[in-house]
Amino acid sequence: MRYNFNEIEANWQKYWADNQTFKAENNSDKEKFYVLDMFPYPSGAGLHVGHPLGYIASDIYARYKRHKGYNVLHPQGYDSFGLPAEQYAIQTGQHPAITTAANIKTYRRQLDQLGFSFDWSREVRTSDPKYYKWTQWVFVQLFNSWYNKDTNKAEDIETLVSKFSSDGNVEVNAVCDEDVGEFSGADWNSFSSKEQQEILLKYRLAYLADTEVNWCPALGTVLANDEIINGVSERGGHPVIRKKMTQWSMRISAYAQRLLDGLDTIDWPQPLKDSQTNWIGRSQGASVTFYTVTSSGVDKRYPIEVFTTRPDTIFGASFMTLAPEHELVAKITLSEQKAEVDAYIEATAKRSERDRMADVKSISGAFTGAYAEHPFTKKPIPIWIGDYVLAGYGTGAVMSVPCGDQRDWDFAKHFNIPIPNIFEGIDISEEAFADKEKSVIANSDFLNGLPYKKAVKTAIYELEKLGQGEGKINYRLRDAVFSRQRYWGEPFPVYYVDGMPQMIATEHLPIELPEVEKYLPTETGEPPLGNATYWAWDSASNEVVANEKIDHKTVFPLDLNTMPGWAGSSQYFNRYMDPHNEAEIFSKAAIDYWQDVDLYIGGIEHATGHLLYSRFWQKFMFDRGYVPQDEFAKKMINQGMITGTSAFIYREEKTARLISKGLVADKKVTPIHADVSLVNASDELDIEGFQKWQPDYKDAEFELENGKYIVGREVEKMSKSKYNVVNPDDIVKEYGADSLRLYEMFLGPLEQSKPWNTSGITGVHGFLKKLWKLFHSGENGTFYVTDSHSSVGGQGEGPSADMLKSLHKTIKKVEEDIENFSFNTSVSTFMICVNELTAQKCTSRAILEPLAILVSPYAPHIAEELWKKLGHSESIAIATFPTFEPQHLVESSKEYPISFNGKMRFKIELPAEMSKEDIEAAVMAHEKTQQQLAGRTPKKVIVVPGKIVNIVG
RNA sequence: GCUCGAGUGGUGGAAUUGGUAGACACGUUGGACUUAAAAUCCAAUGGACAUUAGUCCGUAUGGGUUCAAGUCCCAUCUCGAGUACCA
Repeated sequence: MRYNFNEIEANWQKYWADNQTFKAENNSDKEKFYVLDMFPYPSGAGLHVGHPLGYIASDIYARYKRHKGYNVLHPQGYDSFGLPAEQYAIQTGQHPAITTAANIKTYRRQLDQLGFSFDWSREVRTSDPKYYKWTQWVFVQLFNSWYNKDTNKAEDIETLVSKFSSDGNVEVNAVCDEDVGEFSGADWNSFSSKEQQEILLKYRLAYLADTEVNWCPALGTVLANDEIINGVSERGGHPVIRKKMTQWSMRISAYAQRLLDGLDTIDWPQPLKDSQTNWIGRSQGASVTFYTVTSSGVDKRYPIEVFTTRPDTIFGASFMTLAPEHELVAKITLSEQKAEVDAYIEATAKRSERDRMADVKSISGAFTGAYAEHPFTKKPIPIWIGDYVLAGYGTGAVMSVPCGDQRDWDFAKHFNIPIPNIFEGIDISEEAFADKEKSVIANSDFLNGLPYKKAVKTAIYELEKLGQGEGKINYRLRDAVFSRQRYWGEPFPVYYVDGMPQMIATEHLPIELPEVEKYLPTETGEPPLGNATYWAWDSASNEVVANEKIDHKTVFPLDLNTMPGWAGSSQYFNRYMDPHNEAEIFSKAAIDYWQDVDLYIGGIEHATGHLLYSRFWQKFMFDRGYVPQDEFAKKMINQGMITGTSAFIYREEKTARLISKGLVADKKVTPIHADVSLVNASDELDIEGFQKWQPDYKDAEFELENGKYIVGREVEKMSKSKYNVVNPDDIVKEYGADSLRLYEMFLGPLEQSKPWNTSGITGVHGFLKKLWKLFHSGENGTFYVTDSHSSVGGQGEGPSADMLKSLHKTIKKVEEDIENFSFNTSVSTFMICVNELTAQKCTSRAILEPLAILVSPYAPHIAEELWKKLGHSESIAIATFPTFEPQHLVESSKEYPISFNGKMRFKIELPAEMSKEDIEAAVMAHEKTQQQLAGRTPKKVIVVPGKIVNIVG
C-alpha cells in the first residue's frame, strides 16, 4: 500500500478542524504554555516556501509541549492593515478591505494545508473593528497617562491634574516636553480650560506636538525612524525630507532606561538585544552650560547647553559648534556675519537627509561672529555652526575638542581653528586622539595627570560647583511619531474642540474607518480621510455624523490621520488570550492565567520596530495595572530567512545570442533571470518552456554545451521579480506537507538563513516512505504490527534490545534537540532510527507507538495515521511524549581497574553491556592516547563502545 | 568607521564539558531490477600515496596553551548582519 500523503493529510486536517483538536481552554488545571508566531501581513502574492519556516518550528514546539502535558496556546491571525492594500486601492479603486479579505483566504488555505496546530477560534485581524476598538482603547489610555519619574512609572493624568491644582508643576518630576514653563497651583487654577489642555498635552504619553518629522513626498505620509533605511523609505525607496507637522507622538523616551534594563530579564537572541541597545543608544556624560560673551558683540549672556561624553577634555575645547537649526543661531549671529550664516542655513535646509548622509566627508560650516566663555579658563571661544552637529540629538550644540574628537579635528583643520593639545605625550598633528582609556590629561589645570575616569568625575564635580553643569545620561531613542497620512489604518478616536484633542469614551468605540471615494490625499493636501464626507463627531448623541453638520457646538471634526502599522501589532499577543471579549481588552482571569508569551518566534527585522514598541506598550500596560508582566515574551527565537536560488541565462551583448554558462568565459554578457521552475536539478534549462514563458526569445539563438543549456545560479532573496519563488502549494502536492515540514527543518539551523533547493527534499521524503513501509508489508499492503510485549531481548516477537536501543537513543536526542531548537539534527536522528529499525525488520508495537508520538510534532499527519492504525480512537495530539529510559542503553555502570603498559592503573566507568575486554581493546586502540596519558593518573575514564569519552582527573 | 556573528568535502550541514572530524542528506559514480524510464534497493564518495594491510595531509591563515584543539587564547585575512556625522 502506497504512502498516499495527499489523502492522509486532507483527512487529518479535516479531522482536526471538525474536532477543534487544538482549541486552548482558558480554564485548565494544566500548566500553561504560550507559543506565538509573528502574525503575517496577508500580501497578494501568498506564501512562498520561506514564510512557513518559523511557523513550522513553533508548531513543532507547540505539539511537543502538548505531548508533555501543557495547556498550549498557539494562536494565529493577520496584521491586515498596511500600505500594499492601500496602494492597490489607489491604483484600482478596489476597497482595501476586499483585497485584504481575499488575501487572507489564500493565506488560510496555504496555512491549513501545512497542518499547523493553530487554535483558529482565537483568530484576530488588526483591520477588524472589533479588534481595533481595543487598539483605539490603548491609545486613549496612553493619552490619559503621564510618566512620573519619582515613582518611575506611568500614572493616570488625573494624579497630575490634582498635583497641578494644589502645588503647580514645580515639584512635579515628569517626563515631558522641554518648553514647559513653571507655574503655581494658583496659576493653574486661573488658567483657561484650553490653556490647561495645552499644558497637559506636554505631559501625556500620547501627545500632539509640532514635530520635525520624516516626510516622504512620494508616499504622502510621515515615517518613523525605523521605517527609513539609509535616508530613503523602507517601502519603495523614496526620498525622505524633514518637515514640521502637527502629529501624534508616543513618549517612548520615558521608557528608555527600563527598555534597556528589561533586556537583562528576557531570553532573547543577543543580536536582537544588541540592536535594541544600539537603537536606544544610552550614553553617559555631562551637560555643560556655556555663556555667550557680551563684549564680543552679542546683546545678552545667552546660555548654551551642550552634552558631552568627555567632560574630561573640557580644557581642550577651542570652539563651539551649533546645529544650523539651533534656535540661538539667529539671536547670537553678529550683523557682519549674518549674510554668510543665513546662506549656510539655507544651503543646509535644501540638502535632503539623504544627501547629508551620503556626503559625510565634506566639511562645511560658518562662523557666527559670537564668542562663548569657557567655564574654567574664562577665555572666549568662537561659536560656529556646522551641519555635522545634529539638531535632533542632545541639545543640538557641542563643545568642540579638536584634539580628542576626529570630527572636531577635521572641522578645526578646515577652518584654521587652533587645536590645543591636552594629552600627555600624544602627537595630535595628524589626527585626533580618541582612545579615552589610554589618555592622561595635561594642560588642564586641576585635571592634570588624571586618567579618564577620575578626570570625568573631577570635571563634573567642578562644573557642579560653578553651577554650569552636571552628570547626565542621554538617549538616542526619540519619541515615536504615531500619525500616518494614510487610509488603511486605525482611525484615531479623537475629535477637536477649539483645536484641542478630545478622546471618545470607551463605550462609543470603535470609531470605524469611514468610506472614501478616493484613497489619495485631498487636493488641499489633507490625508485621505479628508475625502470622507461622513466624518464628524456629535458629542451630544455620541456618534459619527456627516461633515456638513459640523457646528462647533456639539458637532466637531474628527482626526484625519490613522495609526501606524505597529499600533495593531503592539497588543495582539494579549488580545489572543481573550479575543472575543467585547467589554474589555481581555478579562483579568484570562491575563492572569496566560500571563505572557513563553516562546515567540519571528524575524529579527522587527528588532527596532514592532518588538521595541510592543515592549513599550506592555510596560505601559503593566504600569497601569492591566497586565501582570512588564515584558510580554520570555523567550524569543529569530528564524533565518530562506533565500531563493535564482537561475540566470546569459545574453551576449553584441549578438544577443543566449550562451550556456560554461561557454561564457570572458564574453560580454548580460545575465537575465529565468524562472526557476524551468530549470531541472542539473541546472539544465527547459528551452521550449523558456520560450513559451518569454515569447521575446522565441527566435533567439541558443549556444549549447553538450546539447544542453546550463544556467548560472545565484543565491538571492526570494522574490517575484527574481523569478526564484518556490510555492509551497507545489511542494505539498508533490511530496506532502509532512515532507515540506521535515525538509524546512532539515535544511539547517533554524536561526540561520539558508538557500532553498527543492532537489534535497527527496531525502526526507524517502524517510517518510520508509517509516510507512516499516509497518506495511509489501505484497498486499496490509498494516502489520506485532503486539507481543515480551521482555527486552527475549525470544519471540517483542522488541529486541537493539530496537529498544535505537528507540531510546532517538528519544533522548530528539527531546534534547527540541529543547535546544536544533530541529535539523533531530530530523537526522529520526532517519538513523528508521534505518536501524528497517534493517532489524522491526514490527513491534512497543517500538512503533513511541516512535509515532516522537515523530508527530514534525510530521503530524503520518503520525496520526499510524496512531489510528494502531487502534487508538483519540488523536495523537493528546498522547504523552515517551520518556527516555537509560537502562535500555546502559543498565548500570561499574568501575573496573585498567592497566596501561603494565605500569599505570586507574578505574574506568563503563556500561554494563561492554565487557572488560572490550574496554581494554578500545583503550589499546588508542595508542596515541596511551602515550599521552603516560605520567598522569586519571581518576576515571568514561568509555562507550570503541570510544573513550572522557578522562577525568 | 563602530557593534555583533560566522569561516568544516562538490553542496546543505553534524560533532555534549576540548576526546576516533566530516553524522544525516543532496549531488556524483558504479551496480541490481526494468523492453525502457520513473520509483526502489545495494556499494563507493575529504585529498594524496598505496590499492592486501596501510601511511601521510586535512576544519580560512600564522602562532600559542594542552596528553589531546573544528572547539580555548593571540594575531591576520575573508564573508555576513545591524548601525552610522550620536558629540
